[in-house]
Amino acid sequence: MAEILDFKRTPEPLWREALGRKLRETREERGDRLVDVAERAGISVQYLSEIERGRKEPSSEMIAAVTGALGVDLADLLIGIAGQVRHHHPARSHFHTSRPTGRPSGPVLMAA
Amino acid sequence: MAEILDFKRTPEPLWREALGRKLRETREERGDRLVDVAERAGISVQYLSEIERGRKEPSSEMIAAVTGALGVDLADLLIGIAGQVRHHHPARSHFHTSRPTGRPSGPVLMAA
DNA sequence: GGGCCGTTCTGCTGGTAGCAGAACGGCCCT
DNA sequence: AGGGCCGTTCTGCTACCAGCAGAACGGCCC
Repeated sequence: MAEILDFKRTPEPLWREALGRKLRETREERGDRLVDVAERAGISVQYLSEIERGRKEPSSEMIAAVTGALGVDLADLLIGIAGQVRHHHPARSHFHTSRPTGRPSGPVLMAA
Repeated sequence: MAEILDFKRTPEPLWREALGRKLRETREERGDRLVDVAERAGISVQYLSEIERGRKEPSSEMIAAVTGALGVDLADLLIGIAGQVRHHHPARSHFHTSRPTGRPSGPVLMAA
């Protein structure tokens, strides 16, 4: 699926792209080569390359293996990615983009 | 019968599990039903249910569709997930688990 | 009882994750 | 020039799972 879309402009970067960018940044900060991380994570080097460039969609187990090989935990990684995404994303987040098709659907819980 | 292989334990929650938890929380805070979000996102109800329970691995496009239907952006979602993961995670950021196989790998670049 | 609603389970199929193997271009050596 | 390194990108190939339709389940109201 998803091949007939000619110009699917993504309003914000896709998850796999932001993830890959951050993984590469982390690896390069450590001074590691692709083969180093790939071996430690137990995956192939060409596949790690594709992950880092956002071309393939890694499973959760893959993400855990790579982050483990990089010595970071999931929470740190997510915060780092969020920072990158925000920066890419000049739109102010405090305009509630909510209510996409306006369906409050009954009892609107008041969230804290 | 699957008791022998209990050593599969993941030290920290998997990405898909943390993601699903946060998506369900966000939906419930909005007071939406599964069918509401699924229709807006253009996916099946059963599948959204599976995503929220962390049983299936959604693609980046799926994540974008669901977050769009929930009216949140990726950065906010990631930060929320990071908070949940951290909470689950009894502060073991002391010892850097880094250097898993201790391989500075030849010419040690000096990272900035 | 029966009907409605929300969630979860049971298949099924097309797509793709993930690998091996190799070739390629760029870069730094000598 | 040649030869290692390093990252990328081809061509496959197989096993697995995303994603769906259909229905069952359990609750609640009639």
